[in-house]
Amino acid sequence: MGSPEPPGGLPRRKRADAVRNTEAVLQAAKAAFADSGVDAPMRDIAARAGVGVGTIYRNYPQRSDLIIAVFRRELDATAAEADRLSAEYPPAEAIRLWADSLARFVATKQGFASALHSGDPAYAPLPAQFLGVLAPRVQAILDAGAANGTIRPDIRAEDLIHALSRLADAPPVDTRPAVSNDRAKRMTDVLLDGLAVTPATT
Amino acid sequence: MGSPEPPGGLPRRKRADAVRNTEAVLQAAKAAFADSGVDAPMRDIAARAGVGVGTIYRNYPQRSDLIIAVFRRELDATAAEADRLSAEYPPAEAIRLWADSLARFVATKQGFASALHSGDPAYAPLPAQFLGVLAPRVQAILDAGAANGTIRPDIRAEDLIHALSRLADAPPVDTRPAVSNDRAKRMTDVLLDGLAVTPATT
DNA sequence: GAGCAAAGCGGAACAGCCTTCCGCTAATAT
DNA sequence: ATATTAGCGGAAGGCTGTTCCGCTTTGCTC
Repeated sequence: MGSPEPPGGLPRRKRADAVRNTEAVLQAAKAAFADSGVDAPMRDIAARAGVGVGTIYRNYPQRSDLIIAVFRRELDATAAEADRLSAEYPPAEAIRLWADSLARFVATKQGFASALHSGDPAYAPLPAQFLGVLAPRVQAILDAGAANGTIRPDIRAEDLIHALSRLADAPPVDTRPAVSNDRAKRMTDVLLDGLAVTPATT
Repeated sequence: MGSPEPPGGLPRRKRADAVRNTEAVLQAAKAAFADSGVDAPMRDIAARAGVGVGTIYRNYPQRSDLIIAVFRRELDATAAEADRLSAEYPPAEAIRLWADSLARFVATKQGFASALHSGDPAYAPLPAQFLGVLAPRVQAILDAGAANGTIRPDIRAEDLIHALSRLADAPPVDTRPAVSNDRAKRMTDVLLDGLAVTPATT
């Protein structure tokens, strides 16, 4: 959808190799961040993508630009997953399945936490984007469930997303992955059980 | 208190300049971390302390060792403050004053958050130390207040410390310092008000 | 298909950082 | 006063982020 040249006239369309490279860089960055955290050496990312470092820096002048681009891309994927699940499953089930997606996203985002908390103002808009992109989708599912009678109606999407994110984030007590993940999953299940029933307090 | 030579016999006492330097390095590191975050260049820290970088690395072979030492030192100071306040003020007041100390500690620790969340296993034991050092002191104040009738008895020190830390930590929505700090302080006050009364739910 | 303008590429080069290493200084013990 | 050695400082080596520019490849035109 959309013409290659928005308003003007004939500024040549983007070079095919440039498009390929942009994609390859994002893939490589994602993999490198997953392996070595957001501090992964630029040379590594460039090598994985099969390009020179100059190519990365032209598309992402600041290192934070690349990090943000990867973050946004996975965020959008998680949002799309919400739409997909919403279309294929009944609301209560969709929420449950989507909670898994979000947990994976948060887990992947592990390395990003240090960037987010780094105080660099470049990352300031990210938390708002996070909620801005996800909340409408999740709210749609919640509304459908409320109309359906399968989800209690007094929970806002923002609050649910916040809660799920905090639960999925590793609690700072036991760092053995198995234990943490288990606890996170257990607590998420409890929360979702609570979401299915009518408000408990009489 | 304590003899300079624990068991053996006569292994010479520690050189006076070494003692001075160790202290100077800790002070300098604290200042440098406050100014530039935990990634402050080693050379800067060494220059501030008036020593060579080699001196730092002998005492703290890993960078994380130095970071942890500074963290521990401020943690101990915060713990000592709890004891001091506990001795000088009635429990309810002591808790309120100490909450300020903790807030300052958490604010200072701002730069440490990225280290704590970095995934480096060197920092894994810190959260447990955090609670281990503070909880007994705070519990003592809570107990005194409970006996006193000025603090409700159904709150555990660990939970209170956790809550206060989370409240003092900047919420990820509005990054203007004035706003965040205000909200943190307001919510802390509310929490402490709630701590003073008897359990609300009948 | 051939020629041309320029978008885009790659990696050498520069600067800055962490960490190691070792000759030397100066504090302690006698 | 002298001997011993703990402890010091900073140069050197290796790794990283970022810039810059000559060269390649692409897309367009005829």
